Amino acid sequence: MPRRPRAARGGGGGGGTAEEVKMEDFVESMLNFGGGGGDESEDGEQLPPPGEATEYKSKNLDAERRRRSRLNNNILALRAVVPNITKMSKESTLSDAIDHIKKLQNEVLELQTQLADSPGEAREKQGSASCSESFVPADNVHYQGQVELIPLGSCKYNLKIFWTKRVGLFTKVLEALYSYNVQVLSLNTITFYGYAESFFSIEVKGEQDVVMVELRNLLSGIVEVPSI
Amino acid sequence: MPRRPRAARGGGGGGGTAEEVKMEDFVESMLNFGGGGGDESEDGEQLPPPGEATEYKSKNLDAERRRRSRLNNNILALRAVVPNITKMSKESTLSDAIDHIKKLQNEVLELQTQLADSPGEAREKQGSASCSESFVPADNVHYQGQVELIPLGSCKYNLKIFWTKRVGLFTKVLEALYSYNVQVLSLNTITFYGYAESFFSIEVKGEQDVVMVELRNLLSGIVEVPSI
DNA sequence: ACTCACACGTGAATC
DNA sequence: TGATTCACGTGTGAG
Repeated sequence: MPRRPRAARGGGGGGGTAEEVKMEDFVESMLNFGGGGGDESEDGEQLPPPGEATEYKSKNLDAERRRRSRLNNNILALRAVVPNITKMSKESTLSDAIDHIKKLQNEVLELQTQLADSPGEAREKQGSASCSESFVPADNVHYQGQVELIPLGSCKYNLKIFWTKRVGLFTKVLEALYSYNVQVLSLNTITFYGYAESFFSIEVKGEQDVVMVELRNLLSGIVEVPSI
Repeated sequence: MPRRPRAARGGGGGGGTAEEVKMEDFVESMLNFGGGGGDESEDGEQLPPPGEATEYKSKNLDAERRRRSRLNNNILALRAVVPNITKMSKESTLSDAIDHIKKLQNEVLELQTQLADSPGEAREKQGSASCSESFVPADNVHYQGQVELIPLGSCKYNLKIFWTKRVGLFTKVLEALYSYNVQVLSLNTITFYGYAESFFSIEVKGEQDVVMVELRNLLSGIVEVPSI
């Protein structure tokens, strides 16, 4: 939850939406500047009407706002990729990110040494992405059974999903499940090469079979290979 | 390089330094200017005369300074652990850190998959099978897709077997595979409750599809539920 | 000149 | 209560 109930500024990532008129008006009203329609009020010179002064203006107000928004957005994104966040704070986010990076680097090192000690074929320990890319499925491969829904009795099912690994895919599957009020009792995922197999044990309360078929089709659409 | 030639405060957060008193006085002298920014105006004395207002209010001035220092220090540390920094900027530092974390995670995943393909060991992992016998399948449950054979191209297949756990079953499956000259490249088995799902990555040299169908039927006969 | 990035002090909100 | 975090607007250098 955002600590400040502030008007959500444009930081929506890629979109170049530049609309912050409301905030501008608010600031203007605070500076006894009751401009009704316009919000431009951006000139390089003071225009003090005779009488009271106190014309505060800044050249780079918008730029600074954008900068803050970008930086904040990056911190948010950083918090997204770090698994264990101790506190919802900028400082903790950075600390956790540092720890996570160190841990990942250690893990990579350890896996590399383990892989080097493996008494197998030496050609596969390239340590690069090349070996897995040589294993992409052929064009004519027919994927039967990418998504399977096996009833186990009462309202419980086994849901098996076989997919090619892509970023963000797993999140989409989870969102689809939650949108159907599916409770995940247990989950196992195994991966090898570029593929992954997930094995859910789910429970749905009071749903008919037709709804489950619908869910199955939705999942199939999510995990299907995008147009070879 | 520090952009600001400021007097080095106790940035590390820990120890209290005596310089804070001077800084307080300095801040007092700056008070009626609103904006912080300029600090090179070294006038020296402050000493507000009693007639003037100059209510020097600084509730959490040094606390905020410490917070900024800590946060900045964290960004610096983050920049230290990320190898390739594109620009010396906070925003770029965060972006590069995010990219680096993603890259490291992908690398870990890939190394793990490579490590999982170590030949020789094919051991069965047993989960906590004792949790619930209350989860036995009902009588009328129809098991579709107990055994699946998914071609991956050339002579490689994915073999998925879903079964109810029984003693000796896994050995029978392995024997069947070996009798068909099937090489097991990788194997994962996950278990939960009374069920198990095995996921073979196999390679068969020079076999036609009809033989594979035969093998599939054999496996289905092995793992099928034995006639209640 | 002008843009960008930064640090600063402060009010407000949350714990 | 106060301690802590955050967003804000502004001043100021570097490129």
